[in-house]
Amino acid sequence: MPKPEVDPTVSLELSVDRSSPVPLYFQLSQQLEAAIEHGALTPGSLLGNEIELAARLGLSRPTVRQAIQSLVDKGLLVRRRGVGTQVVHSKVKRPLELSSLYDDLEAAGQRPATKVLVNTVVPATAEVAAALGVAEGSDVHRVERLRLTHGEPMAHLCNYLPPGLFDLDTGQLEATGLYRLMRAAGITLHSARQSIGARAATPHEAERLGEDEGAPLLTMERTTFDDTGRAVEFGAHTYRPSRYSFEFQLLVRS
Amino acid sequence: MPKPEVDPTVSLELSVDRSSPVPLYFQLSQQLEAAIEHGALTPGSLLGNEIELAARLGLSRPTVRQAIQSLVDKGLLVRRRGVGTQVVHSKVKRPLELSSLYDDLEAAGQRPATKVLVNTVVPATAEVAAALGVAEGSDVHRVERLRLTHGEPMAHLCNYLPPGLFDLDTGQLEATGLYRLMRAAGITLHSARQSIGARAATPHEAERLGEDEGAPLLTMERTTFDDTGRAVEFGAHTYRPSRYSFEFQLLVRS
DNA sequence: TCAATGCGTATGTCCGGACAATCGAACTAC
DNA sequence: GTAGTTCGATTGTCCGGACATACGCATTGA
Repeated sequence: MPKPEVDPTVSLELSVDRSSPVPLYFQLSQQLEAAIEHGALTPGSLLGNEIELAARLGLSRPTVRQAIQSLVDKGLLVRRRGVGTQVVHSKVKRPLELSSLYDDLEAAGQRPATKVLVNTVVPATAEVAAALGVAEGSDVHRVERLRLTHGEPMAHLCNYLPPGLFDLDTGQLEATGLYRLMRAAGITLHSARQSIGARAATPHEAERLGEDEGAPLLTMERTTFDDTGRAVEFGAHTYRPSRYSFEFQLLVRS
Repeated sequence: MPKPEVDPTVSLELSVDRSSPVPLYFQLSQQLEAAIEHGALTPGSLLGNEIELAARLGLSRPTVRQAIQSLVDKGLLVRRRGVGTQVVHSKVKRPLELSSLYDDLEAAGQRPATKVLVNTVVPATAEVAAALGVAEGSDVHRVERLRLTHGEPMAHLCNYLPPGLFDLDTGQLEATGLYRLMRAAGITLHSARQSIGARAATPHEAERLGEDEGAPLLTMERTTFDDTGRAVEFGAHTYRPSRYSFEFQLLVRS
């Protein structure tokens, strides 16, 4: 019977460029990640001990450890005391990034289209004010968009943004995603609080998305924060469940 | 006008116990986290430079850095070169753990009840076999449960487990959650691949959950892996959206 | 008055070493 | 043959130092 085999240590071509401004540990972690992605490092294979690896690359052990640790954090590797470091068996894709719908679709080769329905400034409702941390009734941007794939509506996106962050050009909003615009404006996204639920479509929503009244819709509310902790966006989205679902990888924090 | 203020450096009482088997960096990170949670470290306040902090605690700088880094990874702190380390403004709760429904509910003070509907061994369907990485038609455990809060059904949980992992006692399944049983059996959970969607309830599902036929349901499919990469569980769950939604915090990986 | 420059400060990266804790397997004793 | 023990291998933790890099602010110059 095929007993649970432990793949042998794999040695592959690794090298670092000390003249590069890219940190050495980062060069190494990228090469290792590429090797895993590419299949040179097969699931279950041992990585060889850190000390020898460091010696082979002309690096110190802390540097090698930093590279390996970053991949452990990503869920690609597992370390075991007394055993070694091995590649995780499962087909881990990505451990859930804060991704935009636009990027998701583009990565899936869907070439999404966007139609801006509303792009105005409105007084903040109590809910929006609480989410963005501004005074109730103060001005906030309101953007409503319809996201389409293959000419069919897929999601309705309603977003609120605090004023003065950057200018919301309708043309740019139709050409790319909101997150990409924010990043381009020098905003570094940090974290987001999300809530995913479901409910029946109202007549208005049904018509907007091309569904029947009462049809199930997937809903998502999200408040996004930048690296200073400011709320930079609050969104209430509805998705057609026949055309979209949330997929992601979770990691147990150890 | 109140310009964006930078809170002054806060110094607080920190100490480490060198005789404890708990790693020093972990002692420090826990104390810092407690101080943030407790409010002793207010959002925006600076943490003081690492070198002085290390000297004050009698630790080396790498150890202090390791403690701080773990909190940065959790999203509680932000480091800035030339500036310092400061507490994040936003009310970050927790960055999305791989949590069980049972634990979620218990944490919310709901005192969940579970009714085991099915607990048998069945041949694996193609879908289940693919998810668990076993041969199609081979034996797998099948557990169907109804989760109730306040006497009302809230979710229907259908799970498949590879054989021989641990024994599935119906009584224990009703007393606690599946994840807790797995952990108790010495299985260390590592990651999970999840998909969240929505659909209309079939007549059978509707009756089971006390909803109307065609009512929207929140669906979740999840394959969980242990630290060796083995799939240890595959589940297909349906939730009543009026009683449950998925809430979590995301972090941008930098 | 305003922009460019320089400096101090803090984190980012990297080194080389030391000892402890843990796992697995070979070995030994019963 | 089986159970307990020892031992090598490997990661975990920690130290002390060194230099690079980027940010904010004060100074300087136009």
